[in-house]
Amino acid sequence: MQIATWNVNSVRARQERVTAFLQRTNVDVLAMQEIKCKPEQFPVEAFEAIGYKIISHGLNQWNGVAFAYKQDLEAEDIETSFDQQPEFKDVQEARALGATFNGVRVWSLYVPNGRGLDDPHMQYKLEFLDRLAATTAEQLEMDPELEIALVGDFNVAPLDSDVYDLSLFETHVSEPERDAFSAFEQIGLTDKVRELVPDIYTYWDYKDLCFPKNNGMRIDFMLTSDALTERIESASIERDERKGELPSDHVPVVISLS
DNA sequence: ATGACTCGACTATCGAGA
Repeated sequence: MQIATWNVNSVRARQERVTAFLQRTNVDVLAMQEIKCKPEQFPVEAFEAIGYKIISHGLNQWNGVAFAYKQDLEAEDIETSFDQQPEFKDVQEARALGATFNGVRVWSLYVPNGRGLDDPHMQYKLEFLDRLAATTAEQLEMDPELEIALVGDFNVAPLDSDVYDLSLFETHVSEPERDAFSAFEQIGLTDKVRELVPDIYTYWDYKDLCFPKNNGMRIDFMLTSDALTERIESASIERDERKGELPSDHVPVVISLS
């Protein structure tokens, strides 16, 4: 089974590229972020036409998360938020979607952008990461053999080498953000993609020729519990998806399971 | 070339992205 994650930056604008990606790679489950639409606006028919079903969670033109999965799979125990997922200004945004495929619990996650070190969104971001780690830890304590994958746009660059010029960044690289990210490793999750595919970015800003200059960031991750990490046979970061017509500013990350 | 932001709200500009 192959699982992928991709911040598509509008699924309606990216419909052709996303369906072409699924046809090319034949991944079984694609977790998407920033779909930027409500469920009734999602181009479901285009995915059904190539043999995929859709679950989506979107409230408006902001954020939004979804799964495309092969039509012969079942999506079980669907959740549109995790336990005690924080709100921003009394709104629980569409930033998390959980579903179980063939016994693998997958969460499609779009972690809030902190915007600035002193911006209220930074506290929101840190709480989001803290609560996600805490609830995942509780689940793994109850059953250490669970196969869990937390995948998506974490909006954190854990290593200095995950940004092209550290001096240009305040957010994404700050100590509180990196501490919040490292909590996932402390509760037993592993970034196996890092080991298999080092030194490749997952995001390049549209501005200032960032992609031709390779001025990128590594902020999209697939974190797996031990039982699932053991099943990862290979991984890829689909850098070529940043090329060509109407690309997202992020590229897909893919794992292949035994 | 991988090339100088893009998206979706709305119709002219703006919030948001990171």
